[in-house]
Amino acid sequence: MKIGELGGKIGVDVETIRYYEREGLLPAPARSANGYREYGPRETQRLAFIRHCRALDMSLCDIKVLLSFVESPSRDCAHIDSLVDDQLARLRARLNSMRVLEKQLVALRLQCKSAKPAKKCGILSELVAAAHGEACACHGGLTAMKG
Amino acid sequence: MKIGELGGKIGVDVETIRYYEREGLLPAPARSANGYREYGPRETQRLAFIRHCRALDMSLCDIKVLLSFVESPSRDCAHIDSLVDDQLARLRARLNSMRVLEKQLVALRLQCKSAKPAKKCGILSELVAAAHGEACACHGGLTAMKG
DNA sequence: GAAAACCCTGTAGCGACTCCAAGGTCAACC
DNA sequence: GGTTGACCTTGGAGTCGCTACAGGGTTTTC
Repeated sequence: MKIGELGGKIGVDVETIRYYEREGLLPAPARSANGYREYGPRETQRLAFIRHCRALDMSLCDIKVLLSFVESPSRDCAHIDSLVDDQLARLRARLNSMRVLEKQLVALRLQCKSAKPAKKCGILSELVAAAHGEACACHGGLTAMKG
Repeated sequence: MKIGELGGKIGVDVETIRYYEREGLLPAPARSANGYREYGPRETQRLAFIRHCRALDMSLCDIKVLLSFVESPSRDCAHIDSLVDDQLARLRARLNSMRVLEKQLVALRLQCKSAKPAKKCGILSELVAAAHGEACACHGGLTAMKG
């Protein structure tokens, strides 16, 4: 199988496959006489594994660790568990801060309802006021006071 | 005010301040006789504005646009509104995909409860099975079947 | 036999920093 | 007056996970 066929099969750009090889996630494959990369089912499976992990937003570094466990299945898996735990913790932390951010942006957005000159734009004045150190709709205080 | 003092005041790394200058978000400041950058209240305020926008996760590119509106306050602010709208839309899209991801990771995590050899680790076997194209706990099907 | 589609290597770009090297300047202390 | 240490300067490289070339070779298709 040539690289394009592999890419089509798994749904990965050929550039990405070559990138994974450079980064050591995929071993250097056999080459046919013309120098083209040749892939078999083993590589296909490994690439699918990588993509599945990426779909779970794991870092290439973490995926390397997981691949090393696939290769030595007798090692204790506690590290795998904590790797998933860590990722879940990171994800949840980001989720929380993004939820806060959403509220802040909504509050900011409510400051301007129609097109007007920028000097009268509630959004812009909010942002400028915040830069002056005042309380702002997005980062606290002002909505309550205004309400 | 020297760069370190400005950084301490606003809570920004000096490298970041110099980076903003290179990127054109902060104008090149005056220099004292020894070549050190000299900052006054105007620059302080502008930096605070930038950081407030960054705290709302706006891109430097969007912040540049906002700064241009601060400088010409008679321009129509519709662009500002749509900029905030777009950002809110992007944020919400990311939030949704992260919520899905969280569920997937939780499902995956439940596959392994205790340390054991990697070949018996439910997480790893899930990931490998998914690479084989089977249904997986994280990406659908398996939990229902296993339940 | 010519064009299109594929393959190769190597390098540069993205965004928003962050870190480092190699050097200049300044205030304080012995 | 010398030295330490904290600050400042410039320039360049590294982060992450790709993505997009440029400039060439090969294979397939019409």
